[in-house]
Amino acid sequence: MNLQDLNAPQQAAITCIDKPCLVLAGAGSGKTRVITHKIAWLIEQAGYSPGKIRALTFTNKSAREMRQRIVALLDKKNAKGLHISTFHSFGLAILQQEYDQLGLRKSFSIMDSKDVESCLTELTLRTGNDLDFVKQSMYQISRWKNEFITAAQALQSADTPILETQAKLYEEYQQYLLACNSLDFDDLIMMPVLLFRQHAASLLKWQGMVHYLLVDEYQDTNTSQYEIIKLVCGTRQKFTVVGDDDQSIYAWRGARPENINRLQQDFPSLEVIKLEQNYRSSSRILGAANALIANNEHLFEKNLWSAAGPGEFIRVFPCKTADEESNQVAVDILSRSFQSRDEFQQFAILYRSNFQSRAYEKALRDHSIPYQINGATAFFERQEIKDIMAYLRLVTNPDDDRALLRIINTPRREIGTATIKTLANYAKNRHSSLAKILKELGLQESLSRRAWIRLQGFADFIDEMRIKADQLDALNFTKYLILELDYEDWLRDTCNSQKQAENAIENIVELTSWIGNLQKQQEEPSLDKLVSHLSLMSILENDEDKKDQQAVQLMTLHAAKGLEFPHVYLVGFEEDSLPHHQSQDAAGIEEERRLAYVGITRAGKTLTLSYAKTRQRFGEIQQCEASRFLLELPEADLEGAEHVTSKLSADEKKQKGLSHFADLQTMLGTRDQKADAC
DNA sequence: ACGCCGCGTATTTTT
DNA sequence: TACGCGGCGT
Repeated sequence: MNLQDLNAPQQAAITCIDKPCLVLAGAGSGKTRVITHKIAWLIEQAGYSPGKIRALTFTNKSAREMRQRIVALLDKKNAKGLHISTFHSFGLAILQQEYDQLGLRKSFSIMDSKDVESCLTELTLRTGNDLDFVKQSMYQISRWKNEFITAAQALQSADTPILETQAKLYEEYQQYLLACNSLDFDDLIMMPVLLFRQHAASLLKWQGMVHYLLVDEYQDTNTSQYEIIKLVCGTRQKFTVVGDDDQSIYAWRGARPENINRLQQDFPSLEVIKLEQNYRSSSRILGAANALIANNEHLFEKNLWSAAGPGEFIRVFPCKTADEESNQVAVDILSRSFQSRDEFQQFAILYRSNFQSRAYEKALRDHSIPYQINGATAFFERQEIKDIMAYLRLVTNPDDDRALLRIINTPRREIGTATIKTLANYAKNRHSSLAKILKELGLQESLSRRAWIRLQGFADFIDEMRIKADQLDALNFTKYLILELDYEDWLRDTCNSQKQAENAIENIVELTSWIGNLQKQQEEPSLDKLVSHLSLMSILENDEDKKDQQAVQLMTLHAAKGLEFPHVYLVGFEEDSLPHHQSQDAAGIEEERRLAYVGITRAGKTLTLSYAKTRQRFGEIQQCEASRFLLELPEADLEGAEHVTSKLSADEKKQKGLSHFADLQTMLGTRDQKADAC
């Protein structure tokens, strides 16, 4: 490995290993390169054993990509034992070893957001449950967990009646989770912190296992994640974090970009290195991005520059209707791909929210352009996948009531709501989970003969599956389970169309093949560990078959972070979409601006912004206007937006750009300050 | 216990 | 527009 093809700050970041290191990496400045080379450097030059290095990312995709790039740099055997995982998998790995310290039992389940929602709905059932309140509470509880605030602390600091109710719900919810031997996603981060604070021996053990820590997308860490980093690094202080506050787009889920500043306070010897040369975009695109983001407050001043030429103009497609917009984009992709002879996968269509993909799917299909959607209906939200996962969860974790309730009557066993209610009441009186009391005589007494017999059928089935699960490996067990359930036939019977049934069966096959893959990869492939691991994966995004195809990439702006494409179409560049109508306060607008910044900086050669003046929403036609962010881009670099920008004088433009802000005064204030600083 | 029909609400962004 | 849930009828 040599460092010659890296620039000076990149080299400095890689070779800085004696001090804690913060790398402020602007968009396209080669941050993944720095991390991968640094890992190689640690192993080959600094003598670190790969097994003692831990790199943390936020998504499975970036973890996988990082691994691939490191393997390409190193000898295969040198990369063996290297730990590259998401924060959540790291938390899971810790908890799978230390669960008993936290009152959990082996084979705990991981609940997804849907499970959490149904849990909370159930817990608030008595108090006249209002769906909106449940959603709010779910969000609030998640926030507390991200901020490392326990239920007791939440209750103590609650200063409104609503917060108090929510804090009580939080407490009830935690008890319920414990009873079900389950954790939610946020627990996977929070519980390890709790553990490390309470059990010094566990902390020492994990500090001994992680001698060097690297964190990607550091600006996205929340308080709990920051605590994990701080605790694991302990006194050794051997770590590198890489981030960019201008690309912080996860404040809504608790990300604290201020963690960048906190690092300097908590680790005074911190070495701060800035990467400011962009290798991705034409200078016109980069200039537009810089102009846009200059409207935000910054934690650190950066001066991102590109040595590339100006390149093409940034094009704007103003369209009359949404149909026209998607059509024009499709036609343009077609003609560009012919002209430039760039492959379809070099084109990306980026949008604010998932539902916007539909119009583009249709338009691309109409023009026979292959496409791939990243993050379509999540694999694990599909009914058939949830069903099988629920069986696997219940087999490995008898306390998992959510799983039992899901599959007790799927496929049909003629066990109805009345029976289930009796069962739930009985379990409640016995202080037990549902599955454990299925065979108790006391329960028999309160049920009809028919209901009891059906229930026993279910109980016997689960018992039998538990025995089989011990005898077979995970893959063969899953196959056996699906066969015994007659699940495929059931899908054919219950699906509305044959097409749907086939699709569902395909998904089931996909799931089993993933269990097979995972089984081969894992060192200790027990069923319960595979099931937990699987819950954290998003299978569609790892689909290899589709990767090879020459396909236009469709994804949300959030999903696009960390990626780059020669040709980017940023569509739906409209008020209420970007910025989203639910992010209208000052902080919200800044985050939306960063989102636009992320979108723009994905582009290498060409960037196209499009918007529609009318759009159907919920069946009704609505008027739309171009995004305020369009007015923040340098007019000289735009093409096609004349009727938006040139009709207005400079003053009017400024007015128009600002009129959206709720608090004009504040905004003008910050602008003036900025002008003074320059 | 189950299926059908009709009404009402949904659209941020993710592990 | 589309899907999900609740109510009602069998």
